[in-house]
Amino acid sequence: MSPAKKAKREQRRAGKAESAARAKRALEIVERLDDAYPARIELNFRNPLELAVATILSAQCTDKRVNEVTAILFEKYRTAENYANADPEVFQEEIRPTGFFRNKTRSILAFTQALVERHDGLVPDRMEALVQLPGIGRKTANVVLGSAFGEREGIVVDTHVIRVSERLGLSKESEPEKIEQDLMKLVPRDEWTDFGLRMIQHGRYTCTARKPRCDGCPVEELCPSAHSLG
DNA sequence: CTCCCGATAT
DNA sequence: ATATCAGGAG
Repeated sequence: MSPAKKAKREQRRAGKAESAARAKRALEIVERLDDAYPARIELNFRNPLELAVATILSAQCTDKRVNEVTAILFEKYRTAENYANADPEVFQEEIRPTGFFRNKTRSILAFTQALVERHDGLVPDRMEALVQLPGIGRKTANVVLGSAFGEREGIVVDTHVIRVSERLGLSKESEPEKIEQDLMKLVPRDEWTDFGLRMIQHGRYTCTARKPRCDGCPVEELCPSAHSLG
């Protein structure tokens, strides 16, 4: 066998070992997050429609504030028809504290109008249908699928998951879709939904954006960034 | 890539 | 002062 071919084979072997080590480390991270955080959504909701609306409202806003707004909102708007027929001027004021209120009003009214027109007022339980709806991107679709329907079509990749995945070295990608693909390869499908929820908990309370609390972090030993961060 | 919104933590 | 907060559309 030629030296060149031999070197190539050795390189492949090393590559396999490396990816196996990466997979093992990922599973260890999954396990530790499982012990450290509840797989819990902090947005309040009682059905898929409420979760979809709450998730749209949650963009660039704390869930605490979203919950304050939806506590009142969900009593008035109980069906997709209720939202679809709402006066935009009035609705805008009702959700104003969540910020981006003009865009969110447009999104929610267009979303619910599309629900009435295309889906008999019901939130669809398939990714393909959800992302066709105005105001619903893949992130919101994954939230609704995973936590309202118990589906396992993907992993929620929001601002927290992007940051934590990068810091933990679980993905070197910058686009959310590609990060999601990397995570789906590393995490068992049964864990997809809960893993996303725990990554968000971790990002909110420990691996925070500004000043991460590496002391007491459940995955500190497994984190390549632990030293360079606070 | 920018824009949308304003409160809050650092 | 300014980066950030469960994003999506143009």
